[in-house]
Amino acid sequence: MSRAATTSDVFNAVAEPRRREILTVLVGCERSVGELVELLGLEQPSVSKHLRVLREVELVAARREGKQMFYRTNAEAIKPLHEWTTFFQRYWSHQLKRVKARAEANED
Amino acid sequence: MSRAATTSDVFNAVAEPRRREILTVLVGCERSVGELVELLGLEQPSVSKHLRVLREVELVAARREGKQMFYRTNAEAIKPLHEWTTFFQRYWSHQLKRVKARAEANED
DNA sequence: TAGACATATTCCCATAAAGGAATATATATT
DNA sequence: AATATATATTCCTTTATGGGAATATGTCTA
Repeated sequence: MSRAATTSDVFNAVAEPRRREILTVLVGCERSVGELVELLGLEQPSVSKHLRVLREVELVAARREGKQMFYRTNAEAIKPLHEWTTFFQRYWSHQLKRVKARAEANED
Repeated sequence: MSRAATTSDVFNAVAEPRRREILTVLVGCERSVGELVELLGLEQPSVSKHLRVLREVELVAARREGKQMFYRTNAEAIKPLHEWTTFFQRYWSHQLKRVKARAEANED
């Protein structure tokens, strides 16, 4: 089997650096595809393809205005990712003591 | 060109569900490869390969004890992911008003 | 209706992926 | 040294990927 499809879940969609860049640009700020092409310095088809992936997992939403399509980041969709990482939060840095205690508790 | 290698950055390494599962199991709780094989119901080579990927991006650390290798999650390495998602936090749900204001401010 | 413009899709290519099977390596035990 | 045990690696196959080039679709304007 090959890698899971980028369109199958948010983790996969976000694994691609360009797409992360797009999400960063589009958060709280709608942009047309053309604007993105300029901002990112990518080919237009490339941008459209990334947007498609992002749209399929609902990381962005689109709106048509005449000939143009305006995209914006749907921050909500990033929440699952955030929550997943938050689970690990208590295990890093400024809580070394707790981490240790927990680790020892788990090692039966 | 294809996607960036899973071994090149944390986002990619974490895109694979089994690897996320491994990280969850190994946080605050050291386990041998054999234990992981049992817990996850995967083939041993498969587990070893996933662990290799995780080790290359330092998401896990390893320790040898006799014939066995014990792995544990290095939560620190998840921080970048957490920070990236945190950037979007202010844009979701319970702060709709702020989001709107921000969006309007950005649309010159 | 025929462009012109903005965006989306398709086709092709080289590369990377994950699982399975087989095999290699490392360590302990006899 | 020979064997058993635990883990790692390699080879193979199928599938997904992302970029580039070309083309298709959709929408506006003359």
